[in-house]
Amino acid sequence: MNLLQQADGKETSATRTAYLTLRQMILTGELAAGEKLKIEQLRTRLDTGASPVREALSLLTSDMLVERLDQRGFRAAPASLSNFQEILTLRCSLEDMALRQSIANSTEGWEETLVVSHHRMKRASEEGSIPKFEEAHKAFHMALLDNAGSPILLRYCSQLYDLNIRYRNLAAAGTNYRKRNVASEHVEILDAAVRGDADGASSALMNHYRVTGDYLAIPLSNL
Amino acid sequence: MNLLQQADGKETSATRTAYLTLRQMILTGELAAGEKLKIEQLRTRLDTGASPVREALSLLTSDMLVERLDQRGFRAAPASLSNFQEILTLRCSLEDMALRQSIANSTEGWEETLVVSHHRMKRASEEGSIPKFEEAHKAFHMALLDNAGSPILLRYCSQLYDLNIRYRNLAAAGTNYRKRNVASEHVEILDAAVRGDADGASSALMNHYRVTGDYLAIPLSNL
DNA sequence: ATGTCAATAAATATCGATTTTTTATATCAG
DNA sequence: CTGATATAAAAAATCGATATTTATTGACAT
Repeated sequence: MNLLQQADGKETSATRTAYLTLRQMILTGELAAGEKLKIEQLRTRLDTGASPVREALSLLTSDMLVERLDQRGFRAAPASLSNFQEILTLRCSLEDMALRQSIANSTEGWEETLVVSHHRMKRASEEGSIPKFEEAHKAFHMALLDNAGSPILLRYCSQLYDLNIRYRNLAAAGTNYRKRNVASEHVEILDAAVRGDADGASSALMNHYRVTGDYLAIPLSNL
Repeated sequence: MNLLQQADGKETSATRTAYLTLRQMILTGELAAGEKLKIEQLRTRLDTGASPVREALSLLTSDMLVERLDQRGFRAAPASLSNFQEILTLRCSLEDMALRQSIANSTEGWEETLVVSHHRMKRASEEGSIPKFEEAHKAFHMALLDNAGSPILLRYCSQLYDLNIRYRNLAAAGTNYRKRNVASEHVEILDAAVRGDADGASSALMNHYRVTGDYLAIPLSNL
């Protein structure tokens, strides 16, 4: 009945907004690793109530981005070189597993999905929009794994992907990381996957991560 | 000022209590799979406020025991045969990985920890206290994996362990599950691990799960 | 100086009430 | 009857205030 309500444009809850914002702030390092997250402080910073903030922080616990200390609030997950290395190693193991399963279940439909998500990523890259590219990049990687038909495994891979991105952001702050031609690595993975070559796809993917890991290990060594 | 408060003996927050209680209720099936979890209802049932309940539910999301539907509350995670099978498969893969790594890192201290936790489990079994045994059983399994030095992997294994227990409870309700002599299987795993025999330990562990899985697959087939 | 302990300040956890959203119910036109 | 739409009931989300707990400070005795 109220015609004006059209104008609001918000379709989401305060908690969800807080969740997404805080998540981004942690992933980008705007909230430093290990930093204490005080409710009141965040409440004013996000211009919202204490309840949504609390709930958002509780939710972020699932993603291993926030830790909850029983009677003394929350803090951003700490960062360490060993944690980073664990993430890298686990990612390789789990993604190898998922990728091979995906390829084993390969269908025409999946191949097409892959090609499309790769195309979108390439386009986003050409457009030059970093956030668009980041989103498409994750979508491409998840599409590679999605066909394994294992939602929990996919969830774990997604978590580890995000944790890894966080370290890239914490370490990078402008490394020549992007110089390297990741594009050709992606093509290699895509081609092998579409070809149904599990070993080739996996080793290309592992290489992709190993190289990235090496790039980051140096700037992270002071953690 | 109220001297009676001495009598409570509780040292923990309302949220933590709610978390533990709800967790148990879901694991045991007292809260059915897929069931809608209404705040008000749980609030009275647990005799606590709405805030702790909400926060506990948010926290349970991490364990994949509760799902959050954006503007329409929470529900207990649904159960399905395919979900159960995924858990079983993943558990095998991840625990195999962790166990081998644990053995690779083997030290005298770890071996002793293993022997002790196995002993505690055996004792609890003899005492006949089911909850004690369950706790010790999980502790033993986690001790096997702990030496891998990979906290995230351990976390995943712990999660999957609990999810598996849940299915056992959902399905069992008095199967002859316990009839089988799991004790000898445990000894086999322990001996191989202490011996440093990775293949032997892993195959004993995998067998342990496979057999358990078979026991459960039948009663679960109606999900 | 050093460590303990009380007093104070800060922050978290929790409650009770209000607002918003969703779900169920009933009404009416086609 | 059917299906759309308004109405009422229920539930979730959120707010503001209070109670608890933890962290900080400073006095005091060793």
